[in-house]
Amino acid sequence: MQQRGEATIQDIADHACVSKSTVSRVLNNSSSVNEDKRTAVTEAMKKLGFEPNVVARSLAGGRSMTLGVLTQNIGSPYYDALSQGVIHGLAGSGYSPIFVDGQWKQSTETELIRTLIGRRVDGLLLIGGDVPVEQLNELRDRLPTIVVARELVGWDNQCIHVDNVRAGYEATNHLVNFGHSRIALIRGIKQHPDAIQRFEGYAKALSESGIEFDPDLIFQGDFSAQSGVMAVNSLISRGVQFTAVFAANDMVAFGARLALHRHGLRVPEDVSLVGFDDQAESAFVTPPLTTMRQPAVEMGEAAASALVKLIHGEPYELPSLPVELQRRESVARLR
Amino acid sequence: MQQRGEATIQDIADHACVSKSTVSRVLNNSSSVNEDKRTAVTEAMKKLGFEPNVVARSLAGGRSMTLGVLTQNIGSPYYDALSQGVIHGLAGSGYSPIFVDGQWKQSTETELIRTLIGRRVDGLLLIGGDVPVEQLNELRDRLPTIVVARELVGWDNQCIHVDNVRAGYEATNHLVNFGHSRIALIRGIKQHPDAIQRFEGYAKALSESGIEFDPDLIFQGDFSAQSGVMAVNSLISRGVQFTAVFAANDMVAFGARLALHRHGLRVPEDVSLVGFDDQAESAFVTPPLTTMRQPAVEMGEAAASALVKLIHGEPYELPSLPVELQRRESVARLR
DNA sequence: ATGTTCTCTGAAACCGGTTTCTTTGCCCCG
DNA sequence: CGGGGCAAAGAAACCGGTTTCAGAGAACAT
Repeated sequence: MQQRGEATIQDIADHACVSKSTVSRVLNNSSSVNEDKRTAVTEAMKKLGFEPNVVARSLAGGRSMTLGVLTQNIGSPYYDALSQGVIHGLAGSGYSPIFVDGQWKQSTETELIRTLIGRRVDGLLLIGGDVPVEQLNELRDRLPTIVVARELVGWDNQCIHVDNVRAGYEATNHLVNFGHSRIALIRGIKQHPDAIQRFEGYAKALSESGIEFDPDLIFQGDFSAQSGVMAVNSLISRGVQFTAVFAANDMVAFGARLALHRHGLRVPEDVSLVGFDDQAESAFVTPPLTTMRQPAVEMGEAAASALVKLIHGEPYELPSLPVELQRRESVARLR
Repeated sequence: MQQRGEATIQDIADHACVSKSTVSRVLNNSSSVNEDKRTAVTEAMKKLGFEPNVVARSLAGGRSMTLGVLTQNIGSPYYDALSQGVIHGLAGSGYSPIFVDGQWKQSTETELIRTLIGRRVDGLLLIGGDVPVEQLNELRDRLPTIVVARELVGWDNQCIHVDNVRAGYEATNHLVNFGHSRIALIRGIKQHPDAIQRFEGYAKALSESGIEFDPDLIFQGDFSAQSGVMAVNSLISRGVQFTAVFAANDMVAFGARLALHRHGLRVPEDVSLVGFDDQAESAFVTPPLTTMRQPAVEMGEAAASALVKLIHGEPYELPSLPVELQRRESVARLR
């Protein structure tokens, strides 16, 4: 532990009888230094418990060793998993992330990006969000930027996301393969691209199977558990027939499952249920939830380490991560 | 959006035909400046899209407007809720948190604290953790520090935590009041103070009610859902009789509930279950989980805003937040 | 009219590093 | 033995702000 009034590079220099420059050189291994001076400096550093001042370093060196991470909803399982991935992907890299919460409000996001720039972050990781592409295009020219969980045309190599229409398609197909045709869909936030794409996948699967699309089966939710219960309540009170539910995410599925339970409907015997995300709890609810597993942690990790490489000008590759059906026990074959 | 090669204070000065000093003065409102110069500067700033360089500011001003937050397990509902609170508590304060993940490893924690100091954070928020008090005492003299979710003697005003023995006591009592006497306890990580204290509360409640303590009912878990299922499996395979389970946290409770289900035991008809934390999912599982609600978000918020005040030398008060029994449907009266 | 105080402002030092520029001293080669 | 080349290290400039210090006027008191 160090105190305020830390040792500075000058103190080390004095102690080791060399100049600041030399200390800086051994610190960064930037050019050759005689062995004896090097050890003298190293010893002095050890002795004084020297910890370089990152702030000064940032100012002088032009890099802050700080990355801005704009996320959308800290506290929700999905974004938290992504953030966790980012932190792990950054561990040991020397970079520290600064998280800010955009809350899907474009004006907030823009403002936060500005303050991140004011902090002279060396790179930007944008998770989801609503910032218009043109703005991002500008941004990208100035600052290494990687966008996560959002599809952006022309950003192929700086954008990592998942195929949501395909995922929606597969989830729906799974249900169809089990004999279901009356599949209720609880949508996520209306304008949310993920929600829209999953819906597309749903519609596509239905039409490919020759099942007629029925708007009565669609409920507009908001990714919350509460919207899951409302959806089921609405479905039932409206007398809509359904044998399966495809929920916008696992939280919604939990809500739906509870509402079903309240109405005396069993999962999966009476109604099958599939979620989206595969959050940690989903494997342990009763019955364990069949869901589309999103590799959120992996995505965060991949994005973070890619960003570091992008900053360093090293080549990198963004893996294309699959959304995979995680079969558990909330789906049953329709009798 | 700004570009690299941002406008600097000097650019503004040139533009407004004043000196750097004056610009700095209007920026900080630090001393009186003539109205005309002030507007000239303001206009120049607007025109050039000036965003002060926080890094330079930090170096010169000695404050980095950055707070170090040492948490223990990013990705777990409890710590995430605390972090969320911290972020909200800091919103608009001008301070940005830097989160690091100590993972309950003391050596890691110490190292991370060092790097935070290297970043010249203006204050430290330690959430849980294992760093020995003596080290913290030293730390506190150098840096405004607040400890969250950990009880520390002599830290009364810089330490916000919850009464875990009382919470354990109340949870157990709730079960006892419902007629239970064979109450299994699934403990958290062995050395974890929270786990120890909750256990104390459990033991106290039992002894006060004249119920004999039975070590067979205790299972050593680790706060994971998996440990919940292992606990129940172990209990049942060992033929231990029990009518209620008190789980270390909600995740553990979910695991336990699943295992119970696998064994054909109903909750709450056959076995009552109480959890701890009240994470978001708990209200929506079936049956909704009775649990001890920890005000994690509130704690994070309170700690964050207290830290800011502490840094500014303003008076503040750390609220004492209660852990409250959240009655739902996983507990039934023993017939 | 002169001295004093106060307000406003610019110059310059400073924060703690990095980096460029120079200088010094050594080695090698013709 | 003298000159070219190179490695090592110090001096100084710089990053973009804040803050101290000092000076210029203006207002005020005597």
